[in-house]
Amino acid sequence: MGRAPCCDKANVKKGPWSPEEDRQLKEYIEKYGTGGNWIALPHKAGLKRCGKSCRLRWLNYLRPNIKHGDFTDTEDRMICNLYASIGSRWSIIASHLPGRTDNDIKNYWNTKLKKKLFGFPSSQRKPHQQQQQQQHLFSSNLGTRSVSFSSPLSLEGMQISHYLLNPIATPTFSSPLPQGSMHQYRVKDNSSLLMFGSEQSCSSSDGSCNQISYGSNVDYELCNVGQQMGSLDSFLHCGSAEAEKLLLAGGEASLEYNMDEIKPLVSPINWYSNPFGDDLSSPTAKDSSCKSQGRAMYYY
DNA sequence: AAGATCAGCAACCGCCTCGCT
DNA sequence: AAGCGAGGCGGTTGCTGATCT
Repeated sequence: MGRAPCCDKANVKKGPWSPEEDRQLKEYIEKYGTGGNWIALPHKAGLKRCGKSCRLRWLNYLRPNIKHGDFTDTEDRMICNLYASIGSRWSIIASHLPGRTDNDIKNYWNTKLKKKLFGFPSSQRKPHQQQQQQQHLFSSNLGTRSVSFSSPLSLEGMQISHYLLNPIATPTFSSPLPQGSMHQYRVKDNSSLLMFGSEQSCSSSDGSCNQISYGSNVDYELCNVGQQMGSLDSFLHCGSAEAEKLLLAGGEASLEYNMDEIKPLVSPINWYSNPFGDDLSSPTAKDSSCKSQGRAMYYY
């Protein structure tokens, strides 16, 4: 037996919103607020819409200070950096871009930014041609033992190419998650950069969790471990400011990595167990009250 | 000029999480 | 502890205007 629908679908209007509906919704919310109950709102506002539809319309279009279109280079960069670090967590990405909605960013990424980054010319019209080109990109990369990647996006470029190089379906897990997603890269000088994406809601009373906050209860850690692959203790935990800097860093780097080494690290099996052998599924003593949540962050 | 194809984007769908009972 | 309902999120769909042939 499936879940009961959130509204009576037969008596609910679907499709594009009319200016009149927009006006009604806007007026109601400005006057009374959402009341913390979107399901009841359309009825109160005299709208024949699903509560979820009202919520979406308000958040993505009607709410004040929404920006549409014309993403700036800075915004492009932020999106790329964040996508590289946390994947398609559009709501978190949107929280870093004032006035932008998750839907807008998602659409922008899917329609423009992805092509811009990976060099698919927008003039390419025929889908089968695009597909062929993309497949060629995958196979040529996968068939090469060592890959050079040069991008003005440096860190994030390295990671994004990583997604491309790993043609494995997105894993999703339901809570409780095995904690921690490891990203390890070998950069040109043979040092290793390790990025440890761990979504944690942490209530350490001493505030000892070295975390960057993304949204209300989602946090990430970025750690650069240099060449030393040791235990978790060897992590050089970045403070929020440094980590943020690292995350949002631009700069230039030509990166080179050995696919044989990287592939196992990015395969779904190894995302869940870390290369240091530490049991990340159980909280460390330090972060004894941390818990994992959310979805995996790898694509392709 | 007209039909075919494509790109962009608004909106929907269904799953997951969380809070309440 | 279990069940339920609402909110939130990411993936996908489908419409529309633009561009191509």
